Amino acid sequence: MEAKMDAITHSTKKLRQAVDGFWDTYPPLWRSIQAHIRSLAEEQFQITLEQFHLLRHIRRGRNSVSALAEMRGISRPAVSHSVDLLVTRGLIVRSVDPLDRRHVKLDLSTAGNSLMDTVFGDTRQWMMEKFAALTEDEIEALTGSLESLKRII
Amino acid sequence: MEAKMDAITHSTKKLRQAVDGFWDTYPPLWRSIQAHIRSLAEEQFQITLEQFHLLRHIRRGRNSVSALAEMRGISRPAVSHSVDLLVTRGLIVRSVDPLDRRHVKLDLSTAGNSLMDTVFGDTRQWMMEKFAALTEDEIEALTGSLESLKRII
DNA sequence: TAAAATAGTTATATAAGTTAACCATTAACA
DNA sequence: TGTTAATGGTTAACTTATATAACTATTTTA
Repeated sequence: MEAKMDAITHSTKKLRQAVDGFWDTYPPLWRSIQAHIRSLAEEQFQITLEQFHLLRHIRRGRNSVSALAEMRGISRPAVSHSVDLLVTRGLIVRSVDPLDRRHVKLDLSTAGNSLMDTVFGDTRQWMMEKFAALTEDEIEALTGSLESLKRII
Repeated sequence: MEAKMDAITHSTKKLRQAVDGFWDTYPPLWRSIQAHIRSLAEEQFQITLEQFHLLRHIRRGRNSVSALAEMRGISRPAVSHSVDLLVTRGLIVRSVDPLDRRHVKLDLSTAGNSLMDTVFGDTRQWMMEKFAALTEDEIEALTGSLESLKRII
């Protein structure tokens, strides 16, 4: 009983450590990545960070308003509105699904694809340079940890 | 020379793997955390996610408009405006620094502190339950990876 | 002591988000 | 089979979050 208490306490402590470590690390890291993308996207292509994320999801196959709303955790009207802007700018195209005419399929235009190639390619390079400051072992451990996290999302 | 080429290629591949793993894992994880906080903060306290993050930073000692703008990666007027809302709601208090009267110090009120205790405490618990699905080893590896990442931010 | 830098706010405008109400289409079923 | 329910999306009206530019007040510096 006492041993079990200890085990629980021990584990709880480590869990708490991991969670606190998460809060110390990821938000600032994520912010710096977002800042990089934002400046790139705004300066070179005059799109906002939110628009970039929508394009990113569309490119990954979330090709409906509902799917995007789900992915971004926002309402469908919000997505619909942003999609309007992106269509106006010629970055995505809407097309009604002939099999189910309620569906509106969203796809990147040529311009949208090339924008994403540029922004995402540049960002990946930038991140790789950052991560290159880690040792080989640390990089492997990181990849492993990301795999574990992915499992529990 | 050839050996070096190999080493670089090898390392690049692993770096790319880590970066791609990051994009597969971190944004959805972060979104689910944000969704948790958002529903908690909005339902129980009628504050937005952005307001929660400002309170979080104030609690961690970023107690000026400039420091908050820097931390959140947004403009000072944007922070100033949000601070207005939070002051109106009685969650934070402004006070002019007598030693440098340009400075306006921001502090959580009693209400603000207790809100943060509730929201952050609940979120930490929720995250610990999620992380508890990992093995002991995975948790340690995660904590280690977070430490490495923190170093390179 | 005049000019420059710093901290913050106000004004004005746009983007992004909400809920509620709506239209069009498809699915369910009595 | 014809009405009802569910789904996918948009529109309307509103709020919050953000930006830049211009401003006040204060402190630093040359």
